[in-house]
Amino acid sequence: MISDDFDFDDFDSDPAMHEPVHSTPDNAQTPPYLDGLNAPQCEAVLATEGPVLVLAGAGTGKTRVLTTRITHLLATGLAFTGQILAVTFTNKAAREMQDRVARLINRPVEGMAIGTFHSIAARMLRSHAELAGLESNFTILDTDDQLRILKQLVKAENIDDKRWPARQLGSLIDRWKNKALSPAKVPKDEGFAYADGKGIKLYQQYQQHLKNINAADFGDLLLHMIEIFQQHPDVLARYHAQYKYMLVDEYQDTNVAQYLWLRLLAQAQKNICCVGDDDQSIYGWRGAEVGNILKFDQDFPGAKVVRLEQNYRSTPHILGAASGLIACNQGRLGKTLWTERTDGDKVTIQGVWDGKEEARTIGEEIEDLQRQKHPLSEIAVLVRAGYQTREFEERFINLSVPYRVVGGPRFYERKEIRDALAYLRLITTPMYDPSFERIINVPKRGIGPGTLQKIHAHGQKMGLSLLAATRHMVELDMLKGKAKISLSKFIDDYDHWRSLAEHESHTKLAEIILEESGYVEMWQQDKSPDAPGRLENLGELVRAMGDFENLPGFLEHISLVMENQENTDSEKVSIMTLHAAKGLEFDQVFLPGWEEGVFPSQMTLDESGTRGLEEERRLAYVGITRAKKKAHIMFAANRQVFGQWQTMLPSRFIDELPADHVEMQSTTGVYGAGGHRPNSYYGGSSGGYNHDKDENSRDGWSRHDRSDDFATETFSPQKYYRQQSEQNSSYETPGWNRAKRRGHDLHALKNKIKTIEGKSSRVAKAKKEKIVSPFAIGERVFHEKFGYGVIEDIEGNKLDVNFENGSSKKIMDSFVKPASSV
DNA sequence: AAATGAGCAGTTTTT
DNA sequence: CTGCTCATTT
Repeated sequence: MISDDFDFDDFDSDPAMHEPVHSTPDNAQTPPYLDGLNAPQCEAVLATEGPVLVLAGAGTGKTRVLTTRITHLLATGLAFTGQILAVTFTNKAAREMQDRVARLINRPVEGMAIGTFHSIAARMLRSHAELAGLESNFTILDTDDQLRILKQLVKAENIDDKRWPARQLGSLIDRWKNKALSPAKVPKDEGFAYADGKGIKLYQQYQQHLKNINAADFGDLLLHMIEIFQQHPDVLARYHAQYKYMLVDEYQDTNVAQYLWLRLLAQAQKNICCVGDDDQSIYGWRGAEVGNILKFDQDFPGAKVVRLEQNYRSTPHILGAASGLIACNQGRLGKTLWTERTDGDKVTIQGVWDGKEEARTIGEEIEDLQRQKHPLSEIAVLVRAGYQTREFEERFINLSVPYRVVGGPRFYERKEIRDALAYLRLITTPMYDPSFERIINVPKRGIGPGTLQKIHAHGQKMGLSLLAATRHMVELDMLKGKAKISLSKFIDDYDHWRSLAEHESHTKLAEIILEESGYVEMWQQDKSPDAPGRLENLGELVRAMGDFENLPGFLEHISLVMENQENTDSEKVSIMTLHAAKGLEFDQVFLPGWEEGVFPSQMTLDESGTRGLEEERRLAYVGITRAKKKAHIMFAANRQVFGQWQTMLPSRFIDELPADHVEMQSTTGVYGAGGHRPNSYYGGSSGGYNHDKDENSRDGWSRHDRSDDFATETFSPQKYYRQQSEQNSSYETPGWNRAKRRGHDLHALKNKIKTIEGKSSRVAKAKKEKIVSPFAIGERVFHEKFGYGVIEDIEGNKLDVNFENGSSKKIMDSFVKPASSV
């Protein structure tokens, strides 16, 4: 990392250029990397010295500012690659930053600390592990193993784990770690939040246990480093000397521990540039402190604040709708997004009868877009919660609209991968008890809770790990029956694998272990539809291992960095949660489920009150601002939630959208009528929200309300239903009141749906009649979601399949393949 | 120790 | 309606 490591060819390397750069960006000698940046962006790039907060609204080019800033630091010689520390939250963001800097400087980025909080902290901790009572090859614990340990500790303390679930203790400890509270620092009274005051003691035991097995959980990576920095100024000083410039992405999502870690690192040079948007802080429930960004200038005195407000992503209506909505939040730093664009449609709001119709409507609109040759990769359906993806998946399968659900379980979180990794980890780290516990009876070896308890007890007594205790017990012949035989075989196998590890490659070793342990066979015997997929994943795991030098290297990667290899290349509609959508953008964004209780989520409201509501509103803001061309908001009058029909009220967020920027789309067939619900499900709940009352008291809209001007008339869902009911008096009973006595109107509803479906399937049939299916009646087929089944009937390219899981379904033939080919 | 059945709770989750 | 835990059976 010497200065000529950097390619200056693209820039005027004359030192004289530095001055003009700082004073007049528009000067003729402006370096090329500043081309196309607007004034505030330039300002953010050029303000290299001292603390800087860049308030970057959605779509205002914050990544561009970050990457250009790095380029600028390098180009001007203010820093070498090794002197820059750039922190992100996700590996994806880190990778993107790295790639874009590489493109700007025309060469690969080497030796720069670009990474997530956790990966950078982990690297630091490995260099100073002994100061935290660990060895440098410590294992990074994941939530699963964490829970396993906690359960054990809770049991050892004779705590009723029904009344006090280990899970709860886990989240309590997480919360403490997020606030950088080591056991000694936890306020005494907070310990009573678990098992009448045993919380702190268990936290202490947990930390001790982690040291014993040479492990650290995610929270520890930062917590240990903070303590090391505080207790060993010499260590901190070394980092001060190394990192002259720091950059932080998504600052609004930092928790207290991350904030302290950053502040410790930045306190000498003070050249820290944080980029974020308080309006997009949506991880409060995970410990993120919006306060960090709100009080930045107090924490970093003399901080320069730059606002990026010119939006390059969305149309004026989308921005107008989003801005109006977010303006309802208190305590914002405040930004006014604007755009040079003048084109675009209003944000549409559409009320539908129920979730089925919602999915159907979105499906139809997507088919329309598809016919207009609109790329499917530019379409997204964004939902509040994971379970909402199902209705869309089912609909899209039927329409044969290709889709992808983004953000499901991550690769390394899958059961089969975790199991395989546990076997491997036990080879590299024999004392790692969580892995032992995980796999000792997978596949079944006849080791039940009873035997495991004995092993635990013996290990406790002798101060041995579970594996060592087992070995000891086998050697001393302390076991009997099935347990004796299978445990002694397990130890023999284990020793065999350990010896293989000496000379075999790690991939070969993995194959042998998975085979000889009977693990692969276990899934081969399994006849559930996802078993073949799991075997595939195991193959993929072994393949991925090949990219690494050795087993420890691979295991480090997997616990910190490994993620789903998404095939973004394929033309598919994306379905994902609003959280997962942050940072992404699409031409067309569908936002279903805007109903009280769903969005904003009732649980958040009950748990976090106004603070929770504001975070939900930010989530809505994030959702709308994902759209480049068009945002479609939808709400249903009725929804089946946990198998029960529930009557729904449109989300208050719909009321909060400025009327100038939204358009109410009327549905074919009008459902519902202007019902006020004196005892609504949500209105009556504790800490709940009374929609009707608020409707009267809130003035959120009045700034738009001009009743003499129809064009700017406020949209009100209540009003909408009232109007609709006047036009359609045949729908005598308000939809929701009737549905409340659930079940009875289901008939009508089903008929209604049938008619619509009948209509659309006739259309579909007419279109597709000529297509001859490659399948035959009676043929056995395989479907990714439903498993194996036999074809009962064929209609064009639609198959009636009777699946072996008991269900019969109409399926497009493109979604199944012959069972013989699986 | 495994295989069944009743009972119950159920947002978001970058590391 | 699910999917998980717990208690009961074999």
